Amino acid sequence: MHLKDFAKRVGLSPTTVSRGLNDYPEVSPATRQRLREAAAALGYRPNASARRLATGRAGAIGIALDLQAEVHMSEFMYGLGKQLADNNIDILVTPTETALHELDIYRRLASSKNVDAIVLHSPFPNDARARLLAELGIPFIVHGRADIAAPHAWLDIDNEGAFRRASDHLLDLGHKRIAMINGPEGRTFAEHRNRGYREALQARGIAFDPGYTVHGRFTDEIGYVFARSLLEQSPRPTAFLAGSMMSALGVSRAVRAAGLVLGRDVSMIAHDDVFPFLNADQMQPQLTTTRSSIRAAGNRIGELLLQCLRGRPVSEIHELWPIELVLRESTGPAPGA
Amino acid sequence: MHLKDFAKRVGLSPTTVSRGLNDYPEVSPATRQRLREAAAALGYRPNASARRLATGRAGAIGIALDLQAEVHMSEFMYGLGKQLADNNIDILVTPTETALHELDIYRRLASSKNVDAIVLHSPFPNDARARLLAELGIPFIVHGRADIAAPHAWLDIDNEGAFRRASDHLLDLGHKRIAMINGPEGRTFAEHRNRGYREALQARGIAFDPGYTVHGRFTDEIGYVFARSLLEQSPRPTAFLAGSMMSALGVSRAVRAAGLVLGRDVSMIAHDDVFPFLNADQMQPQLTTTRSSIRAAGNRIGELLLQCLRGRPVSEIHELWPIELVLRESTGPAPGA
DNA sequence: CCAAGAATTGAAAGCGGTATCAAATAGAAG
DNA sequence: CTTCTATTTGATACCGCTTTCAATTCTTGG
Repeated sequence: MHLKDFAKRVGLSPTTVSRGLNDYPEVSPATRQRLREAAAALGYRPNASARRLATGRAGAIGIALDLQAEVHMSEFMYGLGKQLADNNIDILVTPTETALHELDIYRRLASSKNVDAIVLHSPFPNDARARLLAELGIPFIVHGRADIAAPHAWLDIDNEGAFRRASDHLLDLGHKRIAMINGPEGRTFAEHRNRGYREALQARGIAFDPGYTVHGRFTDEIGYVFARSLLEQSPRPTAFLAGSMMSALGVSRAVRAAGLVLGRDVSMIAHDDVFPFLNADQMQPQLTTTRSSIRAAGNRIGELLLQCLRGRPVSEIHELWPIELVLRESTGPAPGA
Repeated sequence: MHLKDFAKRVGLSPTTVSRGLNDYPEVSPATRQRLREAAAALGYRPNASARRLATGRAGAIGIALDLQAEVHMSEFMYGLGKQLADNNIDILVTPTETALHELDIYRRLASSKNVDAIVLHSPFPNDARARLLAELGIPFIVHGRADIAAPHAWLDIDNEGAFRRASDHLLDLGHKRIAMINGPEGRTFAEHRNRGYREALQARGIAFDPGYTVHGRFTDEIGYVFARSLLEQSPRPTAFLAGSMMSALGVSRAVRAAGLVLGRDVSMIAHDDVFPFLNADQMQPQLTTTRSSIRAAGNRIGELLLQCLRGRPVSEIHELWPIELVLRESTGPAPGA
């Protein structure tokens, strides 16, 4: 069923039908209504490719699926998609292998006009991908902060504030040896977390110990291995900051393996992106967390993207979300404090 | 830079350029080579929408992002995407809310010719979505088994065999009270797992106890809650089958909370989809698992999809993958056996 | 009842490629 | 050196929609 056939069926010209279904003002409400119903009844839907070609809009946004960020990705995308789907914007996902490869992908997406905009994830400071996108002139929004000169839209959570606050809380409880399991080295968000953590220490006159920080992907393994080795030291750390629920699992396990009790001998605050499959308040003990729903962020980015496509200047699209600290059972006074 | 401009630049007609870049046999290798280089140098890439319209191929496949399956999704998609990306096929992701909504999405994708094929996930027996897709005449491949009459492509892992084998192993070790944390009720794979489990019990003359099975999403919580309550019973189960690494985490926690030791007092076999962020051999104790990489499945489905699009009859695209049982430390002889 | 303006409708020209068919060139055979 | 057949190349008609601009119908005031 094509526009022509459909138009014939309803006894109108293709022009009017197109206008009617696309909410043009010059078609009367009655006709529009009739078209709506006829389209639904006959199952007519405009061919996406033809429409794209005619309008010059791809009706899709692109997102690179980075292996590094995978667990977070599906949650994020779910939020993103709900917004966009209502506006008939598709999400085009492309897996990336290397940073270089990712640049190529963006070039392809941009020059073949495959997508109208791009969502960029987990940027680095002065991010090369963001610089490329700005140069290519394709609209994009960064989830995180790319820290480039060119004006661009972004939404980030206050990682620095969250980790400062978490550190402060541990310091308030008397902890002095606080270890930190951060995300992959170099990413802006990881740097921000470092900053919050280190400044909090510094503010209390506690020297920063490089051996107390580890960087890496958000796996259970990294938490376990790192915590295990630190807990064998003497004196051992009395508290951990875990960058994700995954690494928090590893830390919990290491604490147990060392014959210690979480929340009593060792405290921990984890960052919780709010995955439905792993709840901090269902753990044993319940985990104190810095919490920020990554799905909510995706959802909001979907909205901002739409605004962006409707012409809102990117220079005014910036959001920095505060992160809440949720106190539960995994934090307590430092032993002997 | 459009085809016309580019053709002018290289001194050839648009026709020849199109043919050259699309590997038509009638253009000489020399010309083709020259075109390749010129395109790369000038950054010419055909407009995707125009090409789609002209060829009638969308150059994309669709996949519904189901919240139920989310963790597995990104892993799966990563595998899928690598295959498709090399062939310039995009992946279009749409989040779904309800089963009904999903049907609508497929209707839209099909009638607007947005995608050339669809990947369907976690089907039910006699799956309504699969029936719809068959009726719509859009190519699709099922990850799992939809169990419908219409011919269609599918790839599944041998869930029944895996759970039979896992059960057998536990039975061999003398376990008689084996509990099972299955996936969401009604999905074919969950039914297959039930079948493997129950038939193994039956073969040894052990009565199936409905109270020993729970269905639900793959969360940590379900494993914990279910195992916790069972372990309070007397006699308690001596072994667990966990449908995912998430529920396995919950079971481990419950076992510990009950003051028992995994691998000695209680055995467990978990199904491992091989997530990079959670390794069975990094757990404490190392987990015995039925293992099958979901990313590998995605990868293969990408290949099959390509074959399908190239015209291979779907009726001959069926793959049932065996699952390996990896023995580690979480299984041992039944206490007192 | 007619003219003028407002509200609807339609014809036709793109959008940027691909594919069909005809034309031009090259190579082989006589 | 022709003539005939392969090879390459090009002109042009779509693909199915949107959108401009012109034509038509409907109101409304004089």
